[in-house]
Amino acid sequence: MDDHTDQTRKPRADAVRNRERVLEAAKIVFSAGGPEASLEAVAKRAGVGIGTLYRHFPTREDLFEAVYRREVDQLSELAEQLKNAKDPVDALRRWLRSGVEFVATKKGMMAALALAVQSSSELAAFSMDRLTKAIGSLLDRAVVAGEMRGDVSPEDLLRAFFGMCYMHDQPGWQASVLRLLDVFVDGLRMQPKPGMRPAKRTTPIAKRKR
Amino acid sequence: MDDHTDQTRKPRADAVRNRERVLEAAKIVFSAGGPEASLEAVAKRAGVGIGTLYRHFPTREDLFEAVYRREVDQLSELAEQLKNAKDPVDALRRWLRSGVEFVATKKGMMAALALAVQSSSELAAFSMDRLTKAIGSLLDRAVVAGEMRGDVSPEDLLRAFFGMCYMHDQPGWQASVLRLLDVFVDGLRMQPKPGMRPAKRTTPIAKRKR
Amino acid sequence: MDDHTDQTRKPRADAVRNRERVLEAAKIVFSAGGPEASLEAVAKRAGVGIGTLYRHFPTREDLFEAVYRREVDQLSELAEQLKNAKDPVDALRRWLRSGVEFVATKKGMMAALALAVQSSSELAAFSMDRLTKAIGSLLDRAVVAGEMRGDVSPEDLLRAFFGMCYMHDQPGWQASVLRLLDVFVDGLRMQPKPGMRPAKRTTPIAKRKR
Amino acid sequence: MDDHTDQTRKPRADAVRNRERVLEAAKIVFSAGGPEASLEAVAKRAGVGIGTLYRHFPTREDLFEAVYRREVDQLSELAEQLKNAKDPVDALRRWLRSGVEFVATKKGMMAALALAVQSSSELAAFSMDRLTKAIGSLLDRAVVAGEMRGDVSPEDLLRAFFGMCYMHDQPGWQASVLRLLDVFVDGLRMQPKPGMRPAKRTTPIAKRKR
DNA sequence: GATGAATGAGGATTCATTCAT
DNA sequence: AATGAATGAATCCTCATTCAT
Repeated sequence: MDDHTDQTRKPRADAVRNRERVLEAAKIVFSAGGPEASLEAVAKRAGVGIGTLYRHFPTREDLFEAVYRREVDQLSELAEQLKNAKDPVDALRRWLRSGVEFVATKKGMMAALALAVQSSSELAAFSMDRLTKAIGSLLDRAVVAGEMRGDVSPEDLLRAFFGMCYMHDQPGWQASVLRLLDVFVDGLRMQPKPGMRPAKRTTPIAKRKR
Repeated sequence: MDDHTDQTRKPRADAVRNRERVLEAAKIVFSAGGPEASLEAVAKRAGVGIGTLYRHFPTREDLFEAVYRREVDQLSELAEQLKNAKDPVDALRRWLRSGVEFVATKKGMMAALALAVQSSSELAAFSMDRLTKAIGSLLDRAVVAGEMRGDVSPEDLLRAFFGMCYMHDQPGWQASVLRLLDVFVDGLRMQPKPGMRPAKRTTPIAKRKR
Repeated sequence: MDDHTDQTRKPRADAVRNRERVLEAAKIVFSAGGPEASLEAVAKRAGVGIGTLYRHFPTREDLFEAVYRREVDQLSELAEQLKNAKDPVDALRRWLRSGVEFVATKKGMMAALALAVQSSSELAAFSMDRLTKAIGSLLDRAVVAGEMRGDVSPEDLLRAFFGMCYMHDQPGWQASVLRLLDVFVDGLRMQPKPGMRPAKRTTPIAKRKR
Repeated sequence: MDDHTDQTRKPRADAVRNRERVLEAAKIVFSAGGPEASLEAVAKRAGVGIGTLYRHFPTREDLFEAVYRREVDQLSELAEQLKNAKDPVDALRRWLRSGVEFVATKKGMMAALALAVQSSSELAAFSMDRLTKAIGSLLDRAVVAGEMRGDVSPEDLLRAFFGMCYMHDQPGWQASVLRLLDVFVDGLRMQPKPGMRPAKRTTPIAKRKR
């Protein structure tokens, strides 16, 4: 009504900087202290006042989500790069393995991600969507090529992956997870098995949704 | 010392009852609110004073552990009953499936358990030991029978199982986990696969320990 | 009304023993933790139930007083023994020095005593009375013999003594207090001093009370 | 760093006011209830939220120390003013008497101070240092002038003073302490006494330290 | 916009005291 | 008489959140 005729003014330089600082600090603090960590601690580490933190992220969820998205982004981009690999099964395997490494370098962030997935459905929706698309394209290629059973959705796959990584605190978890992923990918490979119902695609690719 | 001939007096009836009540309440409250839930809430639900709760379980960990053990016990006993099944692979599959159901009825308890496993090493040691033995005997039978690859330890298996179940909040998780377990058990089955290193037992059963 | 025709039955043997135990424990616990120490801790150290403690000493004051009296008793008896010494000034000096040693071996009890003196007037009355009489007889002899100024009451003297001992925690307190007592006794000795009002007895011995 | 040129922003007016209020309230509450008094009570009397109290004084010790220092400061300044008096013995006597009045107006604070001196060594160090210097300069002048014995350190003197004041609750304590101080200062005065070792300075002033 | 002070609800924990066994 | 379980009031302390500057 006054002089704010346009919705989005050019944001002040320090505002942008502060936002960035808070995000960076939040990642570290959440990683160390879990998603219940004190927001005051985040502000302190970011070198801004608590009020500033609240201005940028009015709720804890808001902050959490912002941090979360960055992590998800990186995992998604990983998939993009593998999309063009020759062997689709191998591409999938490599994505999963890279994911393990990713988690290994992020440590505590994993718990935060996992909890986030559980709690905020909006947040879960976004991330699941993003990651689902990423992994889905890898998975589909393998299924279409007849190399993998089709009754496992990208969501399933993500769940399995996150789950296995969840125990990342115990010594030797990384080797363990790599072993487990091997087993899992083996299980996914299309093959005749004596005494087992043929792994027919129960949910046709075309019908899968969201 | 004269009149204290026995170390442990017969515990008072109400004490026993209260202890039981608190445990029951704790299971429910922790299931709903996670492991950070208010102890006051536990006491209230148990219908005892907060002081009584503290008398029986001086620290949150003590209470937690007590609740936890019961859950682990039930899972272990499940394995005992399956030990004598004919088909070892099937027995394992059934234990895993029963486990899913078990988790399904416990809801939030899972998160609590998972967190507990991460933090308290003593607790983790106990439960891992207990469950490892339970699942290990099932696993070994299958490996010895030549039906499963031997490079996956009981610990790995537990990790995978817990991990998959960890995402138990999302809609449809149960079906998803059952699918994933199928895939997983398939991956475990001994079979020749084209282009894959034969799944030789890398760690002989006899050598596996702890 | 029934078979309790006499007021004081012979107390049960274990009751006596327990009472004694509690007193002993209380002395230790109060010494260490001050007069606010937990009664439960006292009971535990005494090896009796908290209920037993309460039966013998219904209030904290009751227990405190009982402990306190024993200490006071010992200090009083010390004075008795010095009553017959030749040199009255020396006798007083020796009582004070012995008192220092007494405090030195009791450590934290001193704080308890001091606090007790401040708070409970009944308790203070008893102990002041007892100690006042003890030290008073020593003091009076010196005054009557014309060796000490008469304007300092036994109460004053006690106050000074307790006060000086109060700082018993600091390193070297004992030597310090002995020095101070020397100075004090010197100040008490009757002597002409230039520029000072002659130390006439302001409160005649006969008139002093309580 | 650009806009944070000065380390310490001008403190907010209300913050200063609140801090002051809390200190004032603490002095009163500690005086009445001793050093264990409820912090909540302090906050209530100060008319601020408990959180505010904690912001200014994160621990009970912090608050205690702040209150404590003010008291010590006043006593020290008292000594400063007496430094230039003609008669050094009289100056000392006057400081001690003023000290009594000071304590008289503070009531229970004394107990708090005394307890504080015992416990926190840092606090004790500061106050002892401050007061020792104050009283030491008075004492030294008298010793140098040959009017007082030199074997009593400022620390001793403080101990005696505090100690005597410690019993400040009993009726008539003030008159009593004044009498005792008289006796004490008399004892300190250099004079030949029959049958006593001459009060030679055992620890030369120059050698005394800390 | 940034800051950090103020607030108070919430939850942990301890003990004095009572009472059932 | 002795015991120790039960109780809850009292207090500590931490944050999330709001607001004055």
